Amino acid sequence: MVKKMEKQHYEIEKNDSFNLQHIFECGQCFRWNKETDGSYTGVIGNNVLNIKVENNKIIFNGMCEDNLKDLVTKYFNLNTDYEKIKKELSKVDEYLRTSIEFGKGIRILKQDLWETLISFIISANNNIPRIKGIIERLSKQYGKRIEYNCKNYYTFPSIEELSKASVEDLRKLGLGFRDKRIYETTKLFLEEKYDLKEIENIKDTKKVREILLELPGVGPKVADCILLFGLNRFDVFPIDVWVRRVMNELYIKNEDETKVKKEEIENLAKIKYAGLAGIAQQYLFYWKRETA
DNA sequence: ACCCAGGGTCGTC
DNA sequence: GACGACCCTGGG
Repeated sequence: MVKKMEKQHYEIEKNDSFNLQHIFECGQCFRWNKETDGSYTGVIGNNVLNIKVENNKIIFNGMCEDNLKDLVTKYFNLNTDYEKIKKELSKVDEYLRTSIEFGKGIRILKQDLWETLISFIISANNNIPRIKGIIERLSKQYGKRIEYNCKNYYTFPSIEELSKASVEDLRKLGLGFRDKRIYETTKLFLEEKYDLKEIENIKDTKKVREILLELPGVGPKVADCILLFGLNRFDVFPIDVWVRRVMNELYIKNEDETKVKKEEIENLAKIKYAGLAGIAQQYLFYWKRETA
């Protein structure tokens, strides 16, 4: 068990830029599960949270080590004005207006850098249900247990905790060919060849990206996801099969989407969405995937 | 049963 | 710079 834990409660007013399904099922996170009552339960750091929307309230309950208000304010970026962002992005074109209308309650989370790094290495050539399963098994095996409402939850394993896993252990948990990548990257951080705090403190997004790309299992797409979801660099534009598809269909119209150059999509995103490209990406990704 | 694709990366040419 | 291989699993 972790240090002193207590039940906490916090509420805020409901608003149009906060929808649990939009936030948790737009592909940015893998540790939230929908309950039968429509609420979501998940783990943030050493805290277990349940979140529900009732009447005019967004209600946070949890077994927490950190102050719940501070925790959710940071994690959900509650001080970021999404009404303003959506208004800005709506000016771009009809397509973006449609995707924003579809996923108007999306917010980009500020997730833990280590968890985001490992989770998105796992995401390579993988599908979301399986990614969630792998992370769940990793946490159960190597994370810390937290009991909440008579159920067990497990924190995402720290560097030290994850370093206990051998390549074979990871393979047994279903990591597939990503086993070695996770093992090697974990070792680099354990041996302090890289430092999370140091990376967090680098202002220049390009510089951070270069460092991330040195890590086993981190290519351009994974690096951009880490920059967006772990470091909230909203100007990066992760390009996966779905985003490639939607950008090709909307703007480029190449007969074979796989032939479209990444650079062309990147430039297009930069021109059209500028500093909000990453947020635009989430609206487009969620819209395309859910209506496919 | 079989095939395909999935929030790609890596090694090789 | 392009191309195939790669673990595994849910859905067609």
